Amino acid sequence: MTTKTKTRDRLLDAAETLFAQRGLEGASMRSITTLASANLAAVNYHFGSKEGLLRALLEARVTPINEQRLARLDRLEERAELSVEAVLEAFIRPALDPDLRPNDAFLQIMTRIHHSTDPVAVEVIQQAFGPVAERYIATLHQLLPAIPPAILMQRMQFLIGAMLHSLFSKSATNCPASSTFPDPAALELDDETYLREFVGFCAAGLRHG
Amino acid sequence: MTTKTKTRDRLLDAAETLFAQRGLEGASMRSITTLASANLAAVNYHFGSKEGLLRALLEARVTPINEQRLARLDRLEERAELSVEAVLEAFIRPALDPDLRPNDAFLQIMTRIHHSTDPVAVEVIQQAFGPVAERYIATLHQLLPAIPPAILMQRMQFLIGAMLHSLFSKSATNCPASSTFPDPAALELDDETYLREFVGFCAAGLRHG
DNA sequence: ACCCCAAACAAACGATCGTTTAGAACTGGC
DNA sequence: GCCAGTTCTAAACGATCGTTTGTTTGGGGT
Repeated sequence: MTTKTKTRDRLLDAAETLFAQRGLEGASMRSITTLASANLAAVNYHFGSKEGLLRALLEARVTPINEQRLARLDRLEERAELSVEAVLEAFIRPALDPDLRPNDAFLQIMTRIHHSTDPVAVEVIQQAFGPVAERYIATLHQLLPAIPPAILMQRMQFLIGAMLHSLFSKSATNCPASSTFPDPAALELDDETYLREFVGFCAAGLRHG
Repeated sequence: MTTKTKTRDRLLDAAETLFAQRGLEGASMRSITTLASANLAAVNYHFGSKEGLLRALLEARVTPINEQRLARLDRLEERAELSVEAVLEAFIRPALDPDLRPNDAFLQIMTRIHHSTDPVAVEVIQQAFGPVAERYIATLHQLLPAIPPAILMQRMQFLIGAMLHSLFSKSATNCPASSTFPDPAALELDDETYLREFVGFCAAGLRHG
């Protein structure tokens, strides 16, 4: 028999795949449990409800990424190596770490969650990203003291949007985001090139003017 | 009786509101027709299906915006007033035009559509934005000849993401996007300030390095 | 051997979904 | 006034949704 994984973990993996593929409401319990080779009632048993499944999935995937974001920022501050570029790299690199990102389906979920109005999504994201965003904004505010807080906030919105959309486009092949461009294949840059571009774009945008 | 609008238009307005509020699958035919004070079968009569309703809504709202985007770019080229900033303004301003944007619910739909995998959404967006994106990329390529096409493409992804996310956050109040920040109220900038910030951020990001 | 409890199962629940149907109400043209 | 054609309506259709129920399985602990 192949390495027998727990049903709970198989359900999380299946949910990750299908939530990304068909959306939170488009992925039915039956499709998820079937893909996980589990019984229909398994989700309700392990997670209480479909909402509980989403909650557990977000928690399991987001927490390690945000922990590393804070850890990297801590390390930068300890070594006094703070710069806009270094801070941006500390923010984006955990999202590209293959150890923290089992498959890139989760990046699609993250993007959609950020643009949903589902109360569960709002609560989970707020809880998970609130402290991280606060830390990073405070640090960037120190690095860019000439920029008024309200303006910096607005530029952070641009940064978050650029990150979400580009990560989404990197992972999703057949989507409107990538199909608006004549040659999507031209976007197949490796992770390091992508990271350098993202840091350069946002650093220039953050401190312009 | 109040200014009697056609059922067809009331259905489009109701769909716009509810698609933005609850998502494409979360907004049911019954909720849409009820809000529009129409019969349940009215959508199928006027648009054939729920998919036809979405298609008609996107067409009705996107077409004028993209037409003005192209018209503004034409005018810039005629007057030989091309610059990165001017091109970016021509791209973003139609999305803020109150005449073209009856209510900002549509901006939320646009963002979600861009990050969905619904075949209908992919097709419609591709059809509507393809030519516009091609024109703008070609123009920006002329203005920034030193930047390799693949890099420019990647930076355009950042730009599109920044636009979608910031417009979404401007229009949506209770969403994860705006709640990740400690003080969302600080983001209440007027349209002109917002436009200047967007143009400045993306122009600096596009030509950095 | 026994018991026990977490785990997995088949089956059914009520609710809601998008769509279809057949007929009523209304419209302008003659 | 009357008739075509458009528009609206009430009612029902089958399908699928998330959840619940009651039961059976499987493996440690005593």
